[in-house]
Amino acid sequence: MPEVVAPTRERILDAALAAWGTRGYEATSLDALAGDLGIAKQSILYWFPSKETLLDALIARSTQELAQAMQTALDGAGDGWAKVEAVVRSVFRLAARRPELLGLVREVSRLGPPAATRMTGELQPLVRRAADFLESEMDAGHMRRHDPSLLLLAIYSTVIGMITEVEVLRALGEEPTARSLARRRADVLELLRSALLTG
Amino acid sequence: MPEVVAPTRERILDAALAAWGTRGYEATSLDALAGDLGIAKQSILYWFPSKETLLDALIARSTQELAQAMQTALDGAGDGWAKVEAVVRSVFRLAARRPELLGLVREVSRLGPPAATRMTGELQPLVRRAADFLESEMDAGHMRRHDPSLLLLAIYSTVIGMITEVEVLRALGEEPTARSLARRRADVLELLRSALLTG
DNA sequence: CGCCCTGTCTACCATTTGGTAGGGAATGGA
DNA sequence: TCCATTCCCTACCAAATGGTAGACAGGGCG
Repeated sequence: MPEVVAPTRERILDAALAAWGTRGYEATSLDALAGDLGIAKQSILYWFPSKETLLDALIARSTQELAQAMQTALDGAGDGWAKVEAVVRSVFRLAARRPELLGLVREVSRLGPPAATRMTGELQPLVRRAADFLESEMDAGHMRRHDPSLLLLAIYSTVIGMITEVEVLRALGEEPTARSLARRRADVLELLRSALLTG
Repeated sequence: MPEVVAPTRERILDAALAAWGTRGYEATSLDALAGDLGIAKQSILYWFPSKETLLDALIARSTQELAQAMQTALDGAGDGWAKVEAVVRSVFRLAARRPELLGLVREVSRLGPPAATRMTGELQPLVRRAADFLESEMDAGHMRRHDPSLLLLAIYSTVIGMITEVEVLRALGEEPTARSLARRRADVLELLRSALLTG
């Protein structure tokens, strides 16, 4: 079994994800990134001509990873509430495996255009599909009627918040551990369940 | 009636709120702030010895404004669900009047310590009170049982998200207008209602 | 060997950043 | 009138930032 070392390009993306997903984009310089990696800044600029290019590439890779996880969950067995639960669970699983990824989503949405536009653009099909699904469930009378878009925004906000709002969590006396993440997931699911399901 | 011009110090705080609440803290330099105000950067540094000092002062002022609005709502008439609704409405009212204020809250919580600690610290009593209230409602059987802290985090995330997630909103085909804000408020309330209330 | 291509580095650079030093106009009180 | 205080300014500065230019090492290949 060959000892495979992650190639430089991937390592740079990993470091950028870790740094930007937590400290933030503007707050982390290319020099700092290079320092983390133990390479020269120029090596970063060799693979990615500019900081923004690196961000673009990172968004592309991360979005794909996120989309794939949700897609798999959406495709999988189950319908109605089971499907919602599967998707939420897949996001939390991703958050457990790669905590910075959801942080990056939050960060990019904050950065605004053009970065945010790129991200939302790539997730558009998925969003569309989710909205259609919710609407059909409402039509079938399985879920309470809501504006599908606003409902999606609410779900998105809650899930992202429960995962990434570290400081607020701390202010509430809850340490953001792996164990706590599981509790938060359970709580989100319970909340969504009572909010969405009829009867 | 005397023509009262806002004193420089307040104008600086206003400009900082507008800029940092939307573009972000690191993304907005003191020079940019001074440019917006049509004054020299040194005038800013005269009133606030450093950028961080300005942030502190802004957090103090904004937190107070937010706390006061919520406090009034909490003190006001009503109990049970009416109280929750009153608080949420007060936050949305604030968001309508000063859109950047909630943006700043989001931004500060992202910045992490020490700024975030300062903000959460000042809101601590309010949070405590809200948690106690929720718990007593649960004890009385008026609301579904949840971990009060996690429930608060969920409510916080949803409300902040519905107000400040401009880019996600756009991705969902919803333009962030005043009219839309009212719809979002109605939706949040409806969601919370079905999520929280028993029976 | 000699050549080229890939990948990393050192050496710079222009601009921007937060911040210092200090000048000068206005005001008001002695 | 003189002085002190308040407030805003121009003139700088050291450090950090994103980015350019180009040298150099190594390997594959004719």
